[in-house]
Amino acid sequence: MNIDSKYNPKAIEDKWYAYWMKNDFFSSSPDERKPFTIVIPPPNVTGVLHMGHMLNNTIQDVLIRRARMLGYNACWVPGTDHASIATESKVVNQLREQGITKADISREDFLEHAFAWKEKYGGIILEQLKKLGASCDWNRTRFTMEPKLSDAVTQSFIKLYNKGYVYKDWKIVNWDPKAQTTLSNEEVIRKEVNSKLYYVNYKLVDSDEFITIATTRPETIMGDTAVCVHPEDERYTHLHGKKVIVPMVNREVPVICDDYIDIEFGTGMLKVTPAHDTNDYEIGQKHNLETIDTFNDDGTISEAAGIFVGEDRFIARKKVAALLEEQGQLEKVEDFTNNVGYSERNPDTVVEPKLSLQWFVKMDEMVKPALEHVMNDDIQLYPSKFKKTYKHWLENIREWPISRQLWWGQRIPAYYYNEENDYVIAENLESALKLAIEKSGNSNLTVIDLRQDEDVVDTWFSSWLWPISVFDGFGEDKIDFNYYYPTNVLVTGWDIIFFWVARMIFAGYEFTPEIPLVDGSVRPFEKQKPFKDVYFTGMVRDNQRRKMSKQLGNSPDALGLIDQYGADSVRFGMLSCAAAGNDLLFDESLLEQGSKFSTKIWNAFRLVKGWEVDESLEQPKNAKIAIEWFDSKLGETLLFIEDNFSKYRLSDALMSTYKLIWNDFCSWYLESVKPKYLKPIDFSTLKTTIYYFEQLLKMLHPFMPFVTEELWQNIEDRKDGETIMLLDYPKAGEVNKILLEEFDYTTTVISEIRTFRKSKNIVNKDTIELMVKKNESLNETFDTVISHLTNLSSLTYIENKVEGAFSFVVKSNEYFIPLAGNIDVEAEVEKIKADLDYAKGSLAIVDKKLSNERFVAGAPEQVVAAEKKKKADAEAKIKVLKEQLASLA
RNA sequence: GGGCGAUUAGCUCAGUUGGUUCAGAGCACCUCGUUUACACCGAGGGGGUCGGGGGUUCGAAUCCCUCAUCGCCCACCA
Repeated sequence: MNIDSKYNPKAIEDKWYAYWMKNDFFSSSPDERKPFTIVIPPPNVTGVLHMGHMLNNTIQDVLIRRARMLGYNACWVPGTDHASIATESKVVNQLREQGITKADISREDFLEHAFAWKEKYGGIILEQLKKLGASCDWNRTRFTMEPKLSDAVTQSFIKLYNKGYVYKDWKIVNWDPKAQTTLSNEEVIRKEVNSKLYYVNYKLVDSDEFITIATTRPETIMGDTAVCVHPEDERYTHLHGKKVIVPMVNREVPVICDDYIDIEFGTGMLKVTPAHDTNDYEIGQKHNLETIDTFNDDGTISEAAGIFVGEDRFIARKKVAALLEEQGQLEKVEDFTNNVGYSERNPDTVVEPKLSLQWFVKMDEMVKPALEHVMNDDIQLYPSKFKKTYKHWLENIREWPISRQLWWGQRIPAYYYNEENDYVIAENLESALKLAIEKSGNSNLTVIDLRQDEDVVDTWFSSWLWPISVFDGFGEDKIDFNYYYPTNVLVTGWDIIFFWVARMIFAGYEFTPEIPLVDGSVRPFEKQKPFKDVYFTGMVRDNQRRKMSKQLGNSPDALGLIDQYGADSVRFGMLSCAAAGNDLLFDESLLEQGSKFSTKIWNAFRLVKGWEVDESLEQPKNAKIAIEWFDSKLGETLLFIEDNFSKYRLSDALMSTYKLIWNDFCSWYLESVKPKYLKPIDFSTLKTTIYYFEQLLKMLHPFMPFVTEELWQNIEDRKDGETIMLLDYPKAGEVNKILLEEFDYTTTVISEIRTFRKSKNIVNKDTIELMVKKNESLNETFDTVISHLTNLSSLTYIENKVEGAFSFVVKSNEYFIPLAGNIDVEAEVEKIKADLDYAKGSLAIVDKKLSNERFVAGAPEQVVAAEKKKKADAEAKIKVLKEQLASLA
């Protein structure tokens, strides 16, 4: 047997992935088994694998592989999201490099470019997931903008419109002047910035008096249509009913009163610009003010402003300030900190509140079941602290602006049929025409008269259907949908709880009640939800707790890591620092730990593989008892791991497996059964050891699929088409707790002997004698293990103390190792005294408790009994130690 | 401004209904060791008054109050 002592993942991982694919092990179709379903959070179609994806998909793969081994029909649906705004801006940038702007080309031409881009770069990320070992059913790969999924979007839009949930209205919306589209509140990132508060003087009409108003946005002055004070602000009572002159543009506007005003802020006066601020708009509505939109869509000053036309808003701000200063109307400028909204997709772009005609979805009804079924744990969030966040958001939800002024996405199915922009909502042109004729009464209408709305819907208005639409829930054939839906678990980052998770829950309760079950019966509540559990992963940060970002350059190259360490090690590293819901501090040293672990198992394999078997040999006692013990240890760990999985504590489950393999199996079990150098092993022990090895590989397989497949394939002869990934996951046998305790006792004895050997520089080659004065019961069967692991020449039981021997006490049993030379009496006395002090200390604590009447009366029986046992143990030990001291004196 | 959460060993974190097993794990660190699967290893070891203070209780890392520090989310104060 000549195997390299290091494990090399490179050569192995691609081989086994190809093998799994060739054998179609990942694919799933409905059958009589119970399904276990996960839909991937679809990454952006043009995205590339980053650390977050690796974490996320490793977790999903662990869950799906384990479910598959537990006998479920495991189905993990992959796919990509068209990511409307993100992809469109990438395409726009690409076109710009070719000297083309969106305005130069038609919608059709643009989409052609966009699809070409998608063909070229789309789905790269899915190939990268394969490197990670993801066992997705690739035959089911979906794309949010493919025809069927787009149909689902249209259908859902129509349903909501017919229900009165979707409507079109003028509102102040968040406007991204760079992408030139509306954004939802969730797409606006608020950041605290240092800005200035400008105090501007407004002259009163027919008076020389000036009033001073504080504003952070002087560039909107040209759109002012009123000045507002608090009705009870006595400073300004004299202004009621007066008019003031807007600086620079010299427009006369009224002074109005509204209790919205905060008297304390600034000068207690507000300039009202209804077109450019949500509150101002509301005040404007209330007081019938004129609305003057002084901005163009790209954030420059519009004709309506009269001055600084065409200037960028931030340049205009400076110029306005300068002009006011020049005109003596700038009282002062103060430093000021406020929150400014930035576009999530264009992080350098300040979002502009803008009055605009947009499509909205009413949320108040949809929220109800979604709130109820999360609060009562029909849908369980892990960790559960997100329930509160979720509740808070749902209770304060507002309408959802869904129209986007983009081309890449599903177009809004509204068709205008006259000059007044009256419209119908329909799934296609044909039915739109029918509806339009019906609605208008004009039978002369033709398709040429119909104009479809130019806007597309928010990306999330398609991805909220994902768990339904990937199984064609809106299609004709409901077999897959009814088999796989609801899915079992959603694994995603907590940052998209509102964008996506909550909205999928809305969609589940909104759209699936109308989809009957296979037998035609009505879908019950518990089958409406999109998933049973939601596992929120944390954000991946660097080891200084900073977010991974391109600017900082602290985001490692994901594929580079896989290349360098192997997918198994990367998976190990990601998982071992990933407690659910906690942000994780990524550290490359964890990947090294993963590599070391692979190598450790690899070497255990080399050991077992290298044993020569002698079938005539009887099984030695040390092996026999070690096997009995390991059986219980394995069972105990399996139960623990099962519990970990049930709570999505994957890093704990991995750590338990790690310790079981490294400490229990390698350090204790293998060392206990290992034959002496160059000696053969008996057949029974070898078989059992291989059996345990396989059990361990199976347990580890969901975490580290490649190395486990490689070793499983090689530990015994396998046929083509066999795989570890479809074997049954190990089941816990009976756990013998007493045996486990006895083994712990044994390891304590062994440690004592090892310490002794070390202190006396007695190498393991040289045998030593051990004598035991048994003062309380112990399992003597384990003596063979002690003897095997510490190389004893003899282990004998004695009645009396051995004079002049090295000694130690475990529980109250006394162990002696006779020495040829002199023992260091002083050192022995010191050691015993230390032990004695410790034992006396614990006795004192126990005594104090037991002498407390209220403790004895109040504590549960088993707690008192345990204390009594501790007392007896301590007393026994003290007695023994005292005797030892006496014998040394 | 509203809400949520955290503070346990050098680091990252467990610690479920207060009580055998409660002060733990992994890594890091220190000492010794290349002997026969593995130096990507083995054996052994040190290290925390559980953020501070108060309270409830026979008993508190755990429950309550309070203070401090830190983080996050939401929000239209110009």
